[in-house]
Amino acid sequence: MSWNTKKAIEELVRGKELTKQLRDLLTKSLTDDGFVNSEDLVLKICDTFANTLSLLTNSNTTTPTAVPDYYYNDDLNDFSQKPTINITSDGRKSEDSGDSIKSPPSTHRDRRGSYKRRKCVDSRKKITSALVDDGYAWRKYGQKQILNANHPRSYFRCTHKTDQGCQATKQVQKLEDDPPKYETIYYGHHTCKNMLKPCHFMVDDSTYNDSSILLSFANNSTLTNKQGNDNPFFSSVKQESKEDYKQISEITYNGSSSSEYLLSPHHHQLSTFDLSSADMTVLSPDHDVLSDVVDSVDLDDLLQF
DNA sequence: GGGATTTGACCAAA
DNA sequence: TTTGGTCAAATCCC
Repeated sequence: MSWNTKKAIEELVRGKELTKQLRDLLTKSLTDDGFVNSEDLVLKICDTFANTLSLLTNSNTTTPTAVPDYYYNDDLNDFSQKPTINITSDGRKSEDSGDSIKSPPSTHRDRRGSYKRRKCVDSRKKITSALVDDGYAWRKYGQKQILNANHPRSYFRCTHKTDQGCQATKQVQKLEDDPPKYETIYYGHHTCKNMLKPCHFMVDDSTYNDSSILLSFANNSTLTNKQGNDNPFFSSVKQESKEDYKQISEITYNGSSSSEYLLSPHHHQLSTFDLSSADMTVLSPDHDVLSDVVDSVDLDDLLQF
């Protein structure tokens, strides 16, 4: 068993425990403290699954030092004090190591990092007819004319790469002029606090009410609402036919196609993201809450699970 | 002045 | 050797 596989298992175990804690939180009467804790737990859970995906997609990496210890530290309460993340999807030397904070003068070109070409890593491809704001702050770090391409490819990284060590990147390339067609490929996962955006609806004071939101991973693990009852809405919406959903975009996830579905306007209670290996279902009987979700959550954010 | 963008150079995979 | 991905100085913009 490779080192990454072992660590992936550790991450999954940790995610399981955190999910249990979140479940317990949601089944209790929430206090103000409860909101803070649940938000923290959601952040940890998102982080855990993102880490696991990174580890599994780099299972051939055998360099233990590629992942800092804090990833496996139970005390993750203060994300602002995390050191910059050195986990890399392509094995490239991190630019955020301590000695690279002060950039060497241009005359010391031998001290530049090694720029390994991206191999098979966690990626999601989107084809859109326009450049759309995906809700994250990106910083352009390069542009390149690609062979047999009519337009240059632009390279973006998360704005929070330096301050939070977020390793998410994306490439945008215009494929056609008329009609305009853009291909966006996302690499890695956001570990910055921006990733709270899609999850925030679950714990936000203004939207959290008795109508709990259910998260369903795969088929048989569901959360109950905070009264401890199985939500009858869940069973009812599970019977909705796929024809009621509006497919909003075609996504390629690590090379295999999967579809995302949103409910048609008269069924705002359900949003299902059907991935290749597991279903993630976000449920809410609260129309307004999920409307906010649909409006504010970028699909790619949810794919981070 | 600080953050974002541009662009040529650098580097390694193919 | 070619090509794609990234770096980092120069430049732009608010």
